[in-house]
Amino acid sequence: MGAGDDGKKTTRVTTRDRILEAALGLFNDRGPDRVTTAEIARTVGINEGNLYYYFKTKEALLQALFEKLEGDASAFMVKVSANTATDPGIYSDYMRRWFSIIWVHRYIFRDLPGVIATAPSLREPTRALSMGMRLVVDGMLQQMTAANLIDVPVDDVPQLLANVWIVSTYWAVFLSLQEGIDDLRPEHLDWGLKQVASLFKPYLSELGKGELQIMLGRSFALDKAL
Amino acid sequence: MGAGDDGKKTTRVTTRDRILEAALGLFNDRGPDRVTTAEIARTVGINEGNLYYYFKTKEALLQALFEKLEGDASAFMVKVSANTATDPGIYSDYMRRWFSIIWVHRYIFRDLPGVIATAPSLREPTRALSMGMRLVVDGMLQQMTAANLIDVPVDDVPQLLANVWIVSTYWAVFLSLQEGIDDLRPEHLDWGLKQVASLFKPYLSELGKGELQIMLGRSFALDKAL
DNA sequence: GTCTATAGCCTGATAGAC
DNA sequence: GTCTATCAGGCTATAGAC
Repeated sequence: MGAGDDGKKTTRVTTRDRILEAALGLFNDRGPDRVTTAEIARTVGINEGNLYYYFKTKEALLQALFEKLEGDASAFMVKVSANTATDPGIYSDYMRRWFSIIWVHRYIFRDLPGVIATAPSLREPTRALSMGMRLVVDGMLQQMTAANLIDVPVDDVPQLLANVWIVSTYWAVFLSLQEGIDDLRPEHLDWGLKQVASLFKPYLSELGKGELQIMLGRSFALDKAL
Repeated sequence: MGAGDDGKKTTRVTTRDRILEAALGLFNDRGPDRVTTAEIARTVGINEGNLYYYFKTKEALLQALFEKLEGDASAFMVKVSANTATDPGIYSDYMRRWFSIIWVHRYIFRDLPGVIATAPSLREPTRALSMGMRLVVDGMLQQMTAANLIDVPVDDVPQLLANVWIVSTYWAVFLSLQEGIDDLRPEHLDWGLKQVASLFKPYLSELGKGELQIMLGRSFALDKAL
Protein backbone atom coordinates (compact mmCIF):
# COMPACT_ATOMS: atom_id res chain seq x y z
CA MET A 1 0.00 0.00 0.00
CA GLY A 2 1.61 3.28 1.12
CA ALA A 3 4.93 3.15 -0.67
CA GLY A 4 5.33 6.87 -1.11
CA ASP A 5 4.14 8.25 2.21
CA ASP A 6 6.57 8.35 5.07
CA GLY A 7 5.18 10.20 8.05
CA LYS A 8 7.37 9.70 11.08
CA LYS A 9 10.06 7.18 11.30
CA THR A 10 9.50 3.96 9.44
CA THR A 11 6.34 4.14 7.41
CA ARG A 12 8.38 2.00 5.06
CA VAL A 13 6.80 -1.42 4.88
CA THR A 14 9.10 -3.75 6.75
CA THR A 15 9.82 -7.31 5.69
CA ARG A 16 8.02 -8.45 8.79
CA ASP A 17 4.88 -6.63 7.78
CA ARG A 18 5.04 -8.01 4.29
CA ILE A 19 5.31 -11.51 5.70
CA LEU A 20 2.25 -10.99 7.88
CA GLU A 21 0.26 -9.55 5.02
CA ALA A 22 1.16 -12.35 2.65
CA ALA A 23 0.45 -15.02 5.24
CA LEU A 24 -2.93 -13.48 6.03
CA GLY A 25 -3.91 -13.53 2.39
CA LEU A 26 -2.85 -17.12 1.87
CA PHE A 27 -4.43 -18.33 5.10
CA ASN A 28 -7.69 -16.66 4.24
CA ASP A 29 -7.71 -18.33 0.86
CA ARG A 30 -6.87 -21.86 1.84
CA GLY A 31 -6.47 -22.16 5.60
CA PRO A 32 -3.20 -22.28 7.53
CA ASP A 33 -2.45 -25.93 7.07
CA ARG A 34 -2.85 -25.87 3.34
CA VAL A 35 -0.20 -23.16 3.16
CA THR A 36 3.46 -23.99 3.62
CA THR A 37 6.10 -21.72 5.05
CA ALA A 38 7.94 -22.11 1.76
CA GLU A 39 4.96 -20.72 -0.08
CA ILE A 40 4.69 -17.75 2.20
CA ALA A 41 8.35 -16.97 1.65
CA ARG A 42 7.92 -17.31 -2.09
CA THR A 43 4.91 -15.00 -2.07
CA VAL A 44 6.79 -12.33 -0.15
CA GLY A 45 9.73 -12.81 -2.46
CA ILE A 46 12.17 -13.75 0.27
CA ASN A 47 14.05 -16.88 1.15
CA GLU A 48 12.58 -19.49 3.43
CA GLY A 49 15.46 -19.06 5.83
CA ASN A 50 14.74 -15.38 6.02
CA LEU A 51 11.23 -16.08 7.08
CA TYR A 52 12.70 -18.22 9.80
CA TYR A 53 14.68 -15.19 10.89
CA TYR A 54 11.47 -13.34 11.70
CA PHE A 55 9.29 -16.20 12.83
CA LYS A 56 11.03 -19.24 14.27
CA THR A 57 7.94 -21.38 13.95
CA LYS A 58 4.67 -21.39 12.12
CA GLU A 59 3.07 -21.00 15.51
CA ALA A 60 4.91 -17.72 16.09
CA LEU A 61 3.53 -16.47 12.80
CA LEU A 62 0.01 -17.41 13.78
CA GLN A 63 0.45 -15.71 17.13
CA ALA A 64 1.55 -12.47 15.53
CA LEU A 65 -1.44 -12.54 13.20
CA PHE A 66 -3.77 -13.22 16.08
CA GLU A 67 -2.46 -10.17 17.89
CA LYS A 68 -3.65 -8.11 14.95
CA LEU A 69 -7.13 -9.53 15.34
CA GLU A 70 -7.02 -8.78 19.04
CA GLY A 71 -6.09 -5.22 18.22
CA ASP A 72 -8.94 -4.76 15.76
CA ALA A 73 -11.41 -6.42 18.07
CA SER A 74 -10.54 -4.48 21.17
CA ALA A 75 -10.61 -1.20 19.28
CA PHE A 76 -14.08 -2.12 18.15
CA MET A 77 -15.21 -3.15 21.59
CA VAL A 78 -13.98 0.07 23.14
CA LYS A 79 -15.80 2.06 20.51
CA VAL A 80 -19.07 0.27 21.08
CA SER A 81 -19.01 0.38 24.86
CA ALA A 82 -18.14 4.06 24.83
CA ASN A 83 -21.12 4.81 22.65
CA THR A 84 -23.64 7.34 23.93
CA ALA A 85 -25.03 8.38 20.57
CA THR A 86 -28.71 7.77 20.00
CA ASP A 87 -28.61 7.99 16.24
CA PRO A 88 -30.17 4.74 15.04
CA GLY A 89 -27.77 4.53 12.13
CA ILE A 90 -24.93 3.89 14.53
CA TYR A 91 -25.96 0.27 14.94
CA SER A 92 -25.91 -0.67 11.33
CA ASP A 93 -22.56 1.03 11.21
CA TYR A 94 -21.32 -1.17 14.04
CA MET A 95 -22.68 -4.23 12.42
CA ARG A 96 -20.85 -3.52 9.21
CA ARG A 97 -17.68 -2.80 11.12
CA TRP A 98 -17.87 -5.98 13.13
CA PHE A 99 -18.61 -7.96 10.00
CA SER A 100 -15.52 -6.47 8.39
CA ILE A 101 -13.29 -7.57 11.22
CA ILE A 102 -14.47 -11.13 10.95
CA TRP A 103 -13.93 -10.96 7.23
CA VAL A 104 -10.38 -9.66 7.40
CA HIS A 105 -9.36 -12.40 9.80
CA ARG A 106 -11.75 -15.01 8.52
CA TYR A 107 -9.31 -17.93 8.44
CA ILE A 108 -9.19 -17.85 12.24
CA PHE A 109 -12.91 -18.28 12.58
CA ARG A 110 -13.29 -20.67 9.71
CA ASP A 111 -10.34 -22.98 10.42
CA LEU A 112 -10.14 -22.63 14.15
CA PRO A 113 -9.47 -26.31 14.84
CA GLY A 114 -6.55 -26.23 12.44
CA VAL A 115 -5.23 -23.01 13.92
CA ILE A 116 -5.31 -24.47 17.41
CA ALA A 117 -3.65 -27.62 16.19
CA THR A 118 -0.59 -25.78 14.93
CA ALA A 119 -0.70 -23.08 17.59
CA PRO A 120 -1.93 -24.61 20.86
CA SER A 121 -0.97 -21.45 22.70
CA LEU A 122 -3.88 -19.72 20.97
CA ARG A 123 -6.49 -21.97 22.51
CA GLU A 124 -7.49 -19.75 25.40
CA PRO A 125 -6.97 -16.41 23.67
CA THR A 126 -9.30 -17.37 20.84
CA ARG A 127 -11.89 -18.56 23.28
CA ALA A 128 -11.67 -15.36 25.29
CA LEU A 129 -11.96 -13.21 22.23
CA SER A 130 -14.92 -15.09 20.91
CA MET A 131 -16.65 -14.66 24.25
CA GLY A 132 -15.88 -10.98 24.30
CA MET A 133 -17.21 -10.34 20.84
CA ARG A 134 -20.33 -12.24 21.67
CA LEU A 135 -20.89 -10.00 24.67
CA VAL A 136 -20.52 -6.95 22.51
CA VAL A 137 -23.16 -8.14 20.08
CA ASP A 138 -25.36 -8.90 23.04
CA GLY A 139 -24.84 -5.37 24.35
CA MET A 140 -25.66 -3.90 20.97
CA LEU A 141 -28.85 -5.89 20.88
CA GLN A 142 -29.85 -4.43 24.22
CA GLN A 143 -29.11 -0.91 23.08
CA MET A 144 -31.13 -1.50 19.93
CA THR A 145 -33.97 -2.80 22.00
CA ALA A 146 -33.86 0.33 24.14
CA ALA A 147 -33.94 2.41 20.96
CA ASN A 148 -37.08 0.61 19.77
CA LEU A 149 -35.35 -0.74 16.73
CA ILE A 150 -35.85 -4.34 17.60
CA ASP A 151 -37.83 -6.55 19.93
CA VAL A 152 -36.54 -10.04 20.54
CA PRO A 153 -38.37 -12.20 23.08
CA VAL A 154 -35.91 -12.75 25.87
CA ASP A 155 -36.08 -16.52 25.46
CA ASP A 156 -34.97 -16.27 21.85
CA VAL A 157 -31.92 -14.10 22.46
CA PRO A 158 -29.30 -16.78 23.13
CA GLN A 159 -30.24 -18.72 20.05
CA LEU A 160 -30.27 -15.62 17.93
CA LEU A 161 -26.82 -14.60 19.13
CA ALA A 162 -25.43 -18.04 18.42
CA ASN A 163 -26.90 -18.04 14.95
CA VAL A 164 -25.46 -14.62 14.26
CA TRP A 165 -22.03 -15.92 15.15
CA ILE A 166 -22.42 -19.06 13.07
CA VAL A 167 -23.73 -17.34 9.97
CA SER A 168 -21.22 -14.46 10.19
CA THR A 169 -18.45 -16.98 10.24
CA TYR A 170 -19.51 -19.59 7.74
CA TRP A 171 -21.60 -17.89 5.09
CA ALA A 172 -18.54 -17.75 2.85
CA VAL A 173 -18.13 -21.50 2.86
CA PHE A 174 -21.72 -21.90 1.85
CA LEU A 175 -21.29 -19.46 -0.97
CA SER A 176 -18.24 -21.18 -2.36
CA LEU A 177 -19.90 -24.57 -2.25
CA GLN A 178 -23.36 -23.74 -3.42
CA GLU A 179 -22.53 -21.16 -6.01
CA GLY A 180 -19.14 -22.49 -6.96
CA ILE A 181 -17.48 -19.21 -6.12
CA ASP A 182 -13.92 -19.72 -5.03
CA ASP A 183 -12.42 -16.28 -5.04
CA LEU A 184 -14.60 -14.24 -2.77
CA ARG A 185 -14.60 -10.54 -3.45
CA PRO A 186 -15.90 -7.53 -1.56
CA GLU A 187 -19.25 -7.63 -3.31
CA HIS A 188 -19.82 -11.06 -1.84
CA LEU A 189 -19.55 -9.45 1.56
CA ASP A 190 -22.82 -7.75 0.80
CA TRP A 191 -24.39 -11.13 0.33
CA GLY A 192 -23.02 -12.31 3.67
CA LEU A 193 -24.20 -9.21 5.47
CA LYS A 194 -27.64 -9.76 4.03
CA GLN A 195 -27.64 -13.28 5.39
CA VAL A 196 -26.79 -12.08 8.87
CA ALA A 197 -29.27 -9.25 8.67
CA SER A 198 -32.01 -11.67 7.72
CA LEU A 199 -31.61 -13.27 11.15
CA PHE A 200 -32.70 -10.02 12.78
CA LYS A 201 -35.33 -9.14 10.23
CA PRO A 202 -38.35 -10.90 11.76
CA TYR A 203 -37.81 -9.05 15.03
CA LEU A 204 -37.31 -5.54 13.68
CA SER A 205 -39.69 -2.67 14.29
CA GLU A 206 -40.76 -0.50 11.37
CA LEU A 207 -38.04 1.95 12.31
CA GLY A 208 -35.56 -0.90 12.45
CA LYS A 209 -36.59 -2.18 9.03
CA GLY A 210 -35.92 1.23 7.56
CA GLU A 211 -32.44 1.26 9.02
CA LEU A 212 -31.80 -2.21 7.71
CA GLN A 213 -32.64 -1.10 4.21
CA ILE A 214 -30.21 1.78 4.50
CA MET A 215 -27.45 -0.46 5.74
CA LEU A 216 -27.93 -2.99 2.99
CA GLY A 217 -28.04 -0.18 0.47
CA ARG A 218 -24.44 0.68 1.14
CA SER A 219 -22.00 -1.70 -0.45
CA PHE A 220 -18.78 -3.23 0.71
CA ALA A 221 -17.71 -3.31 -2.90
CA LEU A 222 -17.12 0.42 -2.67
CA ASP A 223 -15.16 0.29 0.54
CA LYS A 224 -11.50 0.95 0.09
CA ALA A 225 -10.72 -0.38 3.54
CA LEU A 226 -10.85 -3.92 2.21
CA MET B 1 -24.47 -52.63 15.28
CA GLY B 2 -26.25 -55.82 14.19
CA ALA B 3 -23.87 -58.50 15.33
CA GLY B 4 -26.48 -61.06 16.08
CA ASP B 5 -28.95 -60.65 13.26
CA ASP B 6 -28.07 -62.34 10.01
CA GLY B 7 -30.74 -61.93 7.44
CA LYS B 8 -29.33 -63.16 4.18
CA LYS B 9 -25.76 -63.89 3.45
CA THR B 10 -22.96 -61.99 5.12
CA THR B 11 -24.21 -59.87 7.96
CA ARG B 12 -20.77 -60.51 9.42
CA VAL B 13 -18.93 -57.23 9.68
CA THR B 14 -16.27 -57.28 7.02
CA THR B 15 -12.86 -55.69 7.37
CA ARG B 16 -13.84 -53.25 4.70
CA ASP B 17 -16.83 -52.13 6.73
CA ARG B 18 -14.76 -51.79 9.83
CA ILE B 19 -12.32 -49.59 7.95
CA LEU B 20 -15.12 -47.37 6.73
CA GLU B 21 -16.63 -47.13 10.17
CA ALA B 22 -13.35 -46.29 11.87
CA ALA B 23 -12.44 -43.74 9.22
CA LEU B 24 -15.83 -42.07 9.56
CA GLY B 25 -15.39 -41.74 13.29
CA LEU B 26 -11.92 -40.30 13.06
CA PHE B 27 -12.82 -37.94 10.23
CA ASN B 28 -15.82 -36.66 12.13
CA ASP B 29 -13.65 -35.99 15.13
CA ARG B 30 -10.77 -34.20 13.50
CA GLY B 31 -11.33 -33.89 9.77
CA PRO B 32 -9.77 -36.03 7.03
CA ASP B 33 -6.46 -34.25 6.83
CA ARG B 34 -5.74 -34.48 10.50
CA VAL B 35 -6.13 -38.24 10.35
CA THR B 36 -3.41 -40.42 8.84
CA THR B 37 -3.89 -43.69 7.05
CA ALA B 38 -1.63 -45.26 9.65
CA GLU B 39 -3.98 -44.12 12.38
CA ILE B 40 -7.01 -45.54 10.62
CA ALA B 41 -5.29 -48.90 10.30
CA ARG B 42 -4.28 -48.80 13.95
CA THR B 43 -7.83 -48.00 15.02
CA VAL B 44 -9.24 -50.89 13.05
CA GLY B 45 -6.54 -53.11 14.43
CA ILE B 46 -5.11 -54.06 11.06
CA ASN B 47 -1.85 -53.43 9.30
CA GLU B 48 -1.39 -50.39 7.16
CA GLY B 49 -0.67 -52.58 4.17
CA ASN B 50 -3.97 -54.30 4.66
CA LEU B 51 -5.74 -51.01 4.48
CA TYR B 52 -3.94 -50.45 1.20
CA TYR B 53 -5.35 -53.76 0.01
CA TYR B 54 -8.87 -52.40 0.32
CA PHE B 55 -8.27 -48.77 -0.53
CA LYS B 56 -5.30 -47.96 -2.72
CA THR B 57 -5.48 -44.26 -1.89
CA LYS B 58 -6.96 -42.01 0.69
CA GLU B 59 -9.13 -40.62 -2.07
CA ALA B 60 -10.64 -44.04 -2.69
CA LEU B 61 -11.54 -44.21 0.97
CA LEU B 62 -13.21 -40.82 0.87
CA GLN B 63 -15.12 -41.84 -2.23
CA ALA B 64 -16.45 -44.95 -0.56
CA LEU B 65 -17.58 -42.94 2.45
CA PHE B 66 -19.25 -40.41 0.24
CA GLU B 67 -21.28 -43.12 -1.43
CA LYS B 68 -22.75 -43.90 1.96
CA LEU B 69 -23.87 -40.31 2.36
CA GLU B 70 -25.37 -40.43 -1.10
CA GLY B 71 -27.28 -43.53 -0.08
CA ASP B 72 -28.66 -41.98 3.07
CA ALA B 73 -29.52 -38.75 1.33
CA SER B 74 -31.30 -40.27 -1.61
CA ALA B 75 -33.28 -42.56 0.65
CA PHE B 76 -34.37 -39.49 2.55
CA MET B 77 -35.23 -37.56 -0.58
CA VAL B 78 -37.34 -40.37 -1.94
CA LYS B 79 -39.19 -40.62 1.32
CA VAL B 80 -39.97 -36.92 1.42
CA SER B 81 -41.04 -36.58 -2.19
CA ALA B 82 -43.28 -39.62 -1.91
CA ASN B 83 -45.03 -38.13 1.08
CA THR B 84 -48.79 -37.71 0.87
CA ALA B 85 -49.50 -37.72 4.60
CA THR B 86 -51.10 -34.62 6.03
CA ASP B 87 -50.19 -35.25 9.63
CA PRO B 88 -48.31 -32.11 10.75
CA GLY B 89 -45.93 -34.17 12.85
CA ILE B 90 -44.43 -35.61 9.71
CA TYR B 91 -42.43 -32.46 9.11
CA SER B 92 -40.71 -32.35 12.43
CA ASP B 93 -39.95 -35.99 11.86
CA TYR B 94 -38.34 -35.17 8.53
CA MET B 95 -36.38 -32.35 10.04
CA ARG B 96 -34.94 -34.60 12.70
CA ARG B 97 -34.12 -37.22 10.13
CA TRP B 98 -32.39 -34.78 7.86
CA PHE B 99 -30.48 -33.33 10.76
CA SER B 100 -29.28 -36.82 11.67
CA ILE B 101 -27.92 -37.45 8.21
CA ILE B 102 -25.86 -34.29 8.31
CA TRP B 103 -24.65 -35.27 11.73
CA VAL B 104 -23.54 -38.77 10.80
CA HIS B 105 -21.52 -37.48 7.86
CA ARG B 106 -20.63 -34.16 9.36
CA TYR B 107 -16.96 -34.12 8.38
CA ILE B 108 -17.99 -33.82 4.74
CA PHE B 109 -19.99 -30.69 5.36
CA ARG B 110 -17.63 -29.19 7.88
CA ASP B 111 -14.34 -29.85 6.10
CA LEU B 112 -15.49 -29.79 2.53
CA PRO B 113 -12.50 -27.83 1.22
CA GLY B 114 -10.15 -30.38 2.76
CA VAL B 115 -12.18 -33.27 1.40
CA ILE B 116 -12.07 -31.83 -2.11
CA ALA B 117 -8.36 -31.20 -1.78
CA THR B 118 -7.57 -34.85 -1.15
CA ALA B 119 -10.38 -36.18 -3.32
CA PRO B 120 -10.84 -33.86 -6.31
CA SER B 121 -13.17 -36.38 -7.90
CA LEU B 122 -15.76 -35.51 -5.25
CA ARG B 123 -16.06 -31.90 -6.31
CA GLU B 124 -19.13 -32.23 -8.51
CA PRO B 125 -20.85 -35.01 -6.54
CA THR B 126 -20.77 -32.96 -3.33
CA ARG B 127 -22.08 -29.94 -5.13
CA ALA B 128 -24.90 -31.92 -6.69
CA LEU B 129 -25.87 -33.47 -3.41
CA SER B 130 -25.88 -30.18 -1.60
CA MET B 131 -28.14 -28.73 -4.27
CA GLY B 132 -30.47 -31.67 -4.04
CA MET B 133 -30.82 -31.51 -0.29
CA ARG B 134 -31.47 -27.82 -0.48
CA LEU B 135 -34.31 -28.45 -2.91
CA VAL B 136 -35.81 -30.97 -0.53
CA VAL B 137 -35.84 -28.50 2.34
CA ASP B 138 -37.38 -25.97 0.00
CA GLY B 139 -40.08 -28.47 -0.90
CA MET B 140 -40.76 -29.22 2.73
CA LEU B 141 -41.14 -25.54 3.42
CA GLN B 142 -43.74 -25.32 0.69
CA GLN B 143 -45.66 -28.28 2.05
CA MET B 144 -45.56 -26.76 5.52
CA THR B 145 -46.86 -23.51 4.13
CA ALA B 146 -49.72 -25.33 2.47
CA ALA B 147 -50.47 -27.01 5.79
CA ASN B 148 -50.68 -23.63 7.54
CA LEU B 149 -47.78 -24.44 9.82
CA ILE B 150 -45.59 -21.63 8.64
CA ASP B 151 -45.75 -18.43 6.66
CA VAL B 152 -42.49 -17.09 5.28
CA PRO B 153 -42.64 -14.00 3.08
CA VAL B 154 -41.53 -15.13 -0.33
CA ASP B 155 -38.67 -12.65 -0.38
CA ASP B 156 -37.20 -14.10 2.79
CA VAL B 157 -37.19 -17.71 1.68
CA PRO B 158 -33.79 -17.87 -0.05
CA GLN B 159 -32.03 -16.31 2.91
CA LEU B 160 -33.82 -18.56 5.33
CA LEU B 161 -32.87 -21.66 3.38
CA ALA B 162 -29.25 -20.59 3.21
CA ASN B 163 -29.17 -19.93 6.93
CA VAL B 164 -30.71 -23.30 7.65
CA TRP B 165 -27.95 -24.95 5.68
CA ILE B 166 -25.24 -22.92 7.35
CA VAL B 167 -26.45 -23.42 10.89
CA SER B 168 -27.22 -27.12 10.38
CA THR B 169 -23.68 -27.61 9.24
CA TYR B 170 -21.65 -25.45 11.58
CA TRP B 171 -23.44 -25.31 14.91
CA ALA B 172 -21.12 -28.00 16.22
CA VAL B 173 -18.06 -25.90 15.62
CA PHE B 174 -19.61 -23.04 17.52
CA LEU B 175 -20.43 -25.30 20.40
CA SER B 176 -16.93 -26.66 20.68
CA LEU B 177 -15.40 -23.21 20.62
CA GLN B 178 -17.79 -21.29 22.78
CA GLU B 179 -18.52 -23.90 25.34
CA GLY B 180 -15.21 -25.68 25.17
CA ILE B 181 -16.92 -28.95 24.35
CA ASP B 182 -14.72 -31.17 22.28
CA ASP B 183 -16.45 -34.51 22.35
CA LEU B 184 -19.90 -33.89 21.02
CA ARG B 185 -22.50 -36.34 22.14
CA PRO B 186 -26.06 -37.06 21.09
CA GLU B 187 -27.50 -34.68 23.64
CA HIS B 188 -25.66 -31.88 21.93
CA LEU B 189 -27.64 -32.70 18.83
CA ASP B 190 -30.66 -31.41 20.68
CA TRP B 191 -28.91 -28.11 21.09
CA GLY B 192 -28.14 -27.96 17.38
CA LEU B 193 -31.66 -28.86 16.39
CA LYS B 194 -32.91 -26.09 18.62
CA GLN B 195 -30.61 -23.64 16.86
CA VAL B 196 -31.97 -24.61 13.48
CA ALA B 197 -35.52 -24.59 14.73
CA SER B 198 -35.07 -21.08 16.05
CA LEU B 199 -34.56 -19.92 12.47
CA PHE B 200 -38.10 -20.98 11.64
CA LYS B 201 -39.65 -19.89 14.89
CA PRO B 202 -40.53 -16.29 14.03
CA TYR B 203 -42.48 -17.46 11.00
CA LEU B 204 -44.47 -20.25 12.60
CA SER B 205 -48.23 -20.23 13.05
CA GLU B 206 -49.71 -21.18 16.40
CA LEU B 207 -50.19 -24.69 15.10
CA GLY B 208 -46.59 -24.72 13.92
CA LYS B 209 -45.32 -23.55 17.29
CA GLY B 210 -47.09 -26.41 18.97
CA GLU B 211 -45.47 -28.90 16.65
CA LEU B 212 -42.09 -27.32 17.27
CA GLN B 213 -42.48 -27.85 20.98
CA ILE B 214 -43.29 -31.49 20.44
CA MET B 215 -40.28 -31.97 18.20
CA LEU B 216 -37.90 -30.34 20.62
CA GLY B 217 -39.38 -32.37 23.44
CA ARG B 218 -38.09 -35.55 21.93
CA SER B 219 -34.42 -36.06 22.49
CA PHE B 220 -31.65 -37.40 20.31
CA ALA B 221 -29.97 -38.57 23.47
CA LEU B 222 -32.48 -41.38 23.61
CA ASP B 223 -32.12 -42.38 19.99
CA LYS B 224 -30.33 -45.62 19.49
CA ALA B 225 -29.81 -44.90 15.80
CA LEU B 226 -26.86 -42.70 16.62
C1' DG C 1 -8.42 -63.82 -1.12
C1' DT C 2 -6.63 -61.66 3.08
C1' DC C 3 -3.17 -59.93 5.82
C1' DT C 4 1.85 -58.46 7.81
C1' DA C 5 6.30 -56.42 7.62
C1' DT C 6 8.96 -53.21 5.75
C1' DA C 7 10.72 -49.99 2.72
C1' DG C 8 10.75 -45.92 -0.70
C1' DC C 9 9.47 -41.51 -1.78
C1' DC C 10 7.97 -36.99 -1.08
C1' DT C 11 6.70 -32.89 1.37
C1' DG C 12 7.39 -29.54 4.79
C1' DA C 13 9.16 -27.59 9.18
C1' DT C 14 13.31 -26.51 11.57
C1' DA C 15 18.02 -25.30 12.07
C1' DG C 16 22.72 -23.72 11.62
C1' DA C 17 26.34 -22.18 8.63
C1' DC C 18 27.51 -18.54 5.53
C1' DG D 1 19.46 -11.64 4.85
C1' DT D 2 20.47 -16.10 2.21
C1' DC D 3 21.44 -20.93 1.27
C1' DT D 4 21.68 -25.65 2.30
C1' DA D 5 21.29 -29.60 5.58
C1' DT D 6 18.56 -32.27 8.58
C1' DC D 7 14.75 -34.55 10.40
C1' DA D 8 10.02 -36.04 11.06
C1' DG D 9 5.96 -37.76 9.25
C1' DG D 10 2.62 -39.13 5.77
C1' DC D 11 1.15 -41.73 1.66
C1' DT D 12 2.11 -45.33 -1.45
C1' DA D 13 4.10 -49.66 -2.79
C1' DT D 14 6.03 -54.46 -2.81
C1' DA D 15 7.23 -59.05 -1.18
C1' DG D 16 5.69 -62.68 0.79
C1' DA D 17 3.13 -65.34 4.77
C1' DC D 18 -1.30 -67.38 5.80
